[in-house]
Amino acid sequence: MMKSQAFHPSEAELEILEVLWRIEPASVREIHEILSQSKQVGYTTTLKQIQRMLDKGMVSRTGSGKSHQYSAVAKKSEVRRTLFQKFVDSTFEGSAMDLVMHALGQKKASPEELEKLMQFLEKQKSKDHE
Amino acid sequence: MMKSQAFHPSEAELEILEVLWRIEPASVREIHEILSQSKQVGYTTTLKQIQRMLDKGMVSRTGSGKSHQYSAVAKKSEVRRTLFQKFVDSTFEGSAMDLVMHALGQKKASPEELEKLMQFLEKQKSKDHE
DNA sequence: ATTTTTTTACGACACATGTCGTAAAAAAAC
DNA sequence: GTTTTTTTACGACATGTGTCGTAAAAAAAT
Repeated sequence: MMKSQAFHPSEAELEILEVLWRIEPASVREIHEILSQSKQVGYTTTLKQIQRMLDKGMVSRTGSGKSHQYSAVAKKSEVRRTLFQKFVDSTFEGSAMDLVMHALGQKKASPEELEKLMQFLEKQKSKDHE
Repeated sequence: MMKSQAFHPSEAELEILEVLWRIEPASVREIHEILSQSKQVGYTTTLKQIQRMLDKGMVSRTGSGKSHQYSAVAKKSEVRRTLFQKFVDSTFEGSAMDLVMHALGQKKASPEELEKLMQFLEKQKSKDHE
């Protein structure tokens, strides 16, 4: 097996990335503080996770001051794009539209959201005419 | 660690489920034939994978005839629902709407698809008024 | 019935992931 | 400058996943 590289953050890695995208750059301590608010996990676990991410080139670090500061290498939008594609391919046979319909069918959107969506669609539609 | 159970088919498992949802019930051979059209994998690998899925209760089997026949236990829609939820939570912070916007922003839908979507939204909208 | 082919059952491996513990190193307190 | 606290670096382990090989069992051919 060997998935090459692309971008496969695991669950735990993604959680860490999410934190970084919020408070970047951050120390392991800071990241861990935030993580422990939503999950029970030891400090060294977080540390280890981050060190592995550093090895993989997922995060970068600088040694400024008292402790190392970490930052995410990839941007949130990029990662989302990759994960989205992967998900659509594996679970919705590559059809983003099916996914959209599924999403809309599941959670019923609020009138506001629907409105926003409609507007968005209108804009897209007109774009097609360029 | 221990994710309890819910429904976490792995990539390979999901591929097998997809096949089953198409030609269920099916023998290992049949499943493998189809899988090998899209990926390079040995027969015993597929077999092992299916046996593990049987252990986990993901598929059921009956011994009719020459070889065992397997069927998916969960329905496609259920699995999609679970995976969708998981994905929205982990990658879009739980916001299905963000996911939808992302999806629409990415791939520009064809006019037909947009039309279909608009209609769908209209229907939803009116439902809200009930 | 014996041989050949197919199907099953297992065991094994290499990695990835999540989780820590321990100990060394560095920084902060005193 | 010694003690305490924090941060790092590693090693280790359990489990899950993807991948096969081998051998036994079952079925099909001859």
